[in-house]
Amino acid sequence: MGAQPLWREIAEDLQQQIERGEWRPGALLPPEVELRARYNASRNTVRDALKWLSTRGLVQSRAGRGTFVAETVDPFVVTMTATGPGGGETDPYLEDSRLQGRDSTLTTPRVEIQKADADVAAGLRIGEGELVVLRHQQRMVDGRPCSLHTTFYPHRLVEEGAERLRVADPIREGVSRYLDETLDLRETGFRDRLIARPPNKIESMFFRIPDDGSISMIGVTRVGFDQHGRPLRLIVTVYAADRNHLVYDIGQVPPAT
Amino acid sequence: MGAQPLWREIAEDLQQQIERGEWRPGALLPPEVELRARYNASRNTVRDALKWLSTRGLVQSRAGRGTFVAETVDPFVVTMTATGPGGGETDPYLEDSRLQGRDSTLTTPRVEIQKADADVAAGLRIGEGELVVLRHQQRMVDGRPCSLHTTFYPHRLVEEGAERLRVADPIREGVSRYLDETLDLRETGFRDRLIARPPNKIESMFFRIPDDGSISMIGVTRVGFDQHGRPLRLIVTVYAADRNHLVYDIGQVPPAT
DNA sequence: CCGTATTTGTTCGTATGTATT
DNA sequence: CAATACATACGAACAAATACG
Repeated sequence: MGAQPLWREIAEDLQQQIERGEWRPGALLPPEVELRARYNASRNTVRDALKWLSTRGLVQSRAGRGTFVAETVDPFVVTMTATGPGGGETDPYLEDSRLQGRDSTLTTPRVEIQKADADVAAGLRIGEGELVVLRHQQRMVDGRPCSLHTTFYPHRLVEEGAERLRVADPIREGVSRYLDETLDLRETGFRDRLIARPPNKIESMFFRIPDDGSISMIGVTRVGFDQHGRPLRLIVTVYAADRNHLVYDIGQVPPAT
Repeated sequence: MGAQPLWREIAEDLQQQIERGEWRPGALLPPEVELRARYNASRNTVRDALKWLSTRGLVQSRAGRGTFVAETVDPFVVTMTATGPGGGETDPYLEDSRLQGRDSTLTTPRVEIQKADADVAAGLRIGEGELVVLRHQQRMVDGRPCSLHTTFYPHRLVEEGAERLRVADPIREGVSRYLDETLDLRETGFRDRLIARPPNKIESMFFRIPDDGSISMIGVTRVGFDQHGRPLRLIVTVYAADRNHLVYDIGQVPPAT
């Protein structure tokens, strides 16, 4: 076997001990000097091992305190195909959170008007540089930041009468209903495109996760289409992968147990 | 300003240069000794910077060769809601690959019979330890390993007549059609549950990605239900996040441009 | 095929800084 | 203030992989 570097041996030994539950999540690992003695390696080699565990999300080190076994978060299950009355800003995940006994809150939207960049323009099928209304929101579950939402509406919707879109007040009855009542536009379908990638600096700060890429982001780009097959809005959502599971129910699906 | 470690300064400087395109993807970065001179830092500090870039997937180092700017892979777009004739092993993504001008192949299934562990039993709503038929398959796109599939069928389906499930031959007409014709069971809905996580050792080897967690896996657990609302099969798929985008079309969605 | 130069990988040592208790 | 523990940064030596003549 062997031929494996010492730091890797140490890392995998520690990994097995963690996975066997010899240390509970949140427990303090022995300090580096003690591991150095235990494995008969230099402190740098022990640190290489701990770093590897850290980038895989198994441990977390804090200066002056020690190295801890990572806490396992009970993931929040987000039903992406929820058909609530709103589907908008009155919290489409309220049902999810109620079922899971969680406390989910959406912040009041922060609203901007910008020119569409290439990606937004392509999604909404408008010209690059045309105006769009952005509505930013943040979701907290049990006090923990869980996801970041940005919805882009073509500014033409405002011009045609949906004035409240550019006001930084929650549209309590749901944006879908508001657009239906105001402009007779209904979101009759949507296309979600999912990717996973490392967090950027802003996301690391918002989600309070280490910026070593140990926890990745799930990015969902949703284009909603109206009854005429025209893009109605573009929702860009970023989920922290350690605390969210995404669920799609397609066709006839019995309720979850 | 400062208050930022030297290795991080170096890393972000290199990151900006990469993102500004001063090195093309695949290009060779200057060797560590040269960066050491350029930034007036020790080789270990330069290596810390390169390691940070590496775990974020921006560069890749190879012993004896050098450090390269990561190649950007043109992602394969997988339509998760495809309603092909098979929906099974005749390649549900054939349409996707044809549209994208890609060459997609599925390996011949490797078949096993096992006892259901807790997760599989819960998904299929059978007792833990009951027999299940596993069918493993691998997907390659343009010669690159793209996803790993394992489908679990309750062994009762075999006992009731679907004998071909336990034979390691592709079911060319599609498992869905086979089960319909044999047992009058149709998959009328499914529930997908998505997570993102670091690769394990096996996945690192199969997908040929570094095992530092720089590229994460997207795991999809699909439970398919028959017309009676009973779980028909459990499909566990692992996608390498750097080369796959997942798409869900819900409701009325115009064709992609 | 062999030997050499180049480049990254591993491992050690040491010193000092910073955060926490 | 002192003790503890991790973070940063330097230097050095050798191993392993690769490329090239």
